[in-house]
Amino acid sequence: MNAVLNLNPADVATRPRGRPRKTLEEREDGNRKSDLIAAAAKLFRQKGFDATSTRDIAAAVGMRSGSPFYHFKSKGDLLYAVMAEGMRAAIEKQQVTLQNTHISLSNKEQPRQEIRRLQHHLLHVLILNHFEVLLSPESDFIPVMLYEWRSLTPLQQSTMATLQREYEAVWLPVLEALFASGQLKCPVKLARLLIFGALNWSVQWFDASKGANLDELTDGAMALFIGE
Amino acid sequence: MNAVLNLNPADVATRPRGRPRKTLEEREDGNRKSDLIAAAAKLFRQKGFDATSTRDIAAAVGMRSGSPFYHFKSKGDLLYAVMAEGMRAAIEKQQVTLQNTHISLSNKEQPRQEIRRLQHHLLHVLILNHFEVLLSPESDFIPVMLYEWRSLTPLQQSTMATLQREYEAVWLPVLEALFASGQLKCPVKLARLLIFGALNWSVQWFDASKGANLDELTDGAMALFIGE
DNA sequence: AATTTTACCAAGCAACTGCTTGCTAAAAAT
DNA sequence: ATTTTTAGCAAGCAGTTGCTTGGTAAAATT
Repeated sequence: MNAVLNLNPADVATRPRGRPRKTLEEREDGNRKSDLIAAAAKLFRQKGFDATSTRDIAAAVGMRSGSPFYHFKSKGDLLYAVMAEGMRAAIEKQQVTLQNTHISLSNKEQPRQEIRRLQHHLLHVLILNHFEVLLSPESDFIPVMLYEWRSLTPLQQSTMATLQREYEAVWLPVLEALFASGQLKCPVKLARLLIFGALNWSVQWFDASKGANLDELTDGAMALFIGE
Repeated sequence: MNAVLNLNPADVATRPRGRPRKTLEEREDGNRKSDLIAAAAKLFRQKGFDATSTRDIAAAVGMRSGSPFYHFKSKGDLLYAVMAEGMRAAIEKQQVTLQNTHISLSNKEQPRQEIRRLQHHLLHVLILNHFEVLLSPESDFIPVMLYEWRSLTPLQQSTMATLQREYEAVWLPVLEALFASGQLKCPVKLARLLIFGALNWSVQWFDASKGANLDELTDGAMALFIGE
């Protein structure tokens, strides 16, 4: 089909028309794609996936309505990109945190009895890190993932489930050790679900602007789950 | 304005047109309104508020697209009705459960030392009841309330917040007593948030069809929060 | 210098959205 | 027997949606 049929003669005569095009420098080189992901994450979290239009997202990064589709083939793919990026960053952050922890602990040859304390400390580290992933003000990625699941295709869902299992894999041995040593009284499988529920729910009530303290939060959670 | 202008002559000539109207008996008297609420709750939970069209809801109860607006003045009001009905039922159920519990306990004059056990038992009862509210297969009302908050107007939100406080009011003295007696190690304000998070999150993973047992769930939660 | 690629824009289409209007058959009230 | 009320239906309007298409200036490549 011929697109010229869709243009009225006035428009054709006035070419070049519209706003001035930005140079590549103004477009801050190649990370327009991540700009879109960040803007989408923010809007998806604020208003939900379905209530956010692709026009909203385009406007947020200074594009016209059709342009995001140059970078992502559909709105759903953009949602998936938001979640995948969120999980990627979360897993990476957790690994870094955990590596630092292991180093600082293996330095001072723990005596056998101190293993209880070590597991306790490990859970503390994991929980604090998880709160940071959930509640640090710059990241809307994970909350979007937690609450917009159903808008993914089944295939995307199972990919995300794999990433989630990877993230949670680190927790299981810690919980098992705590259960074995009697510090954790709830069976591990159920404990995992309840604990993640308690932590994840914090995105509903936590108010970052009220300057609350993630360390206090973590201490409270530890006290609740394994009684200090 | 004259509506006849909108009808083409053929339609006018063929009147009465369309499907046969149902008699009132077929329409099962006056609870079409609750039919709409129930259907909306189911769809809102399945697909989310924004992804559910008023046409979907109408079709689910065998109406035409405009007819729900006879019963509710807007889609948002229907959402509010779903949530308000959910909270109403939840509060009522909690009161009934609690009344039965108090009666069965006051029968056998508890000695002073047994107050610990009483508080323990009360929390158990509250948690089990809350799981029933959340997970019983017929009720999609509460999950909708938990996840579709932001689609309410600010005024509707504050009304719902009042109802939620009413529901949670019963929990606070129990938690305070458990904290005072050292069974609960986490400060009450934070404990409330974390505990409700753990419980509410269950709507994400609980599979009613897999015949899981709410009593086991409750025992696990008790073990996690106050260590058996 | 000529070509190709990148990163958009302008315009618009078809489908769908919440909601309104004018009307009507059956039931209830008078 | 007449009027009023109830519970819808049929049609459609105005706005929004995701997405596509044809084109193009600037940058990169050849």
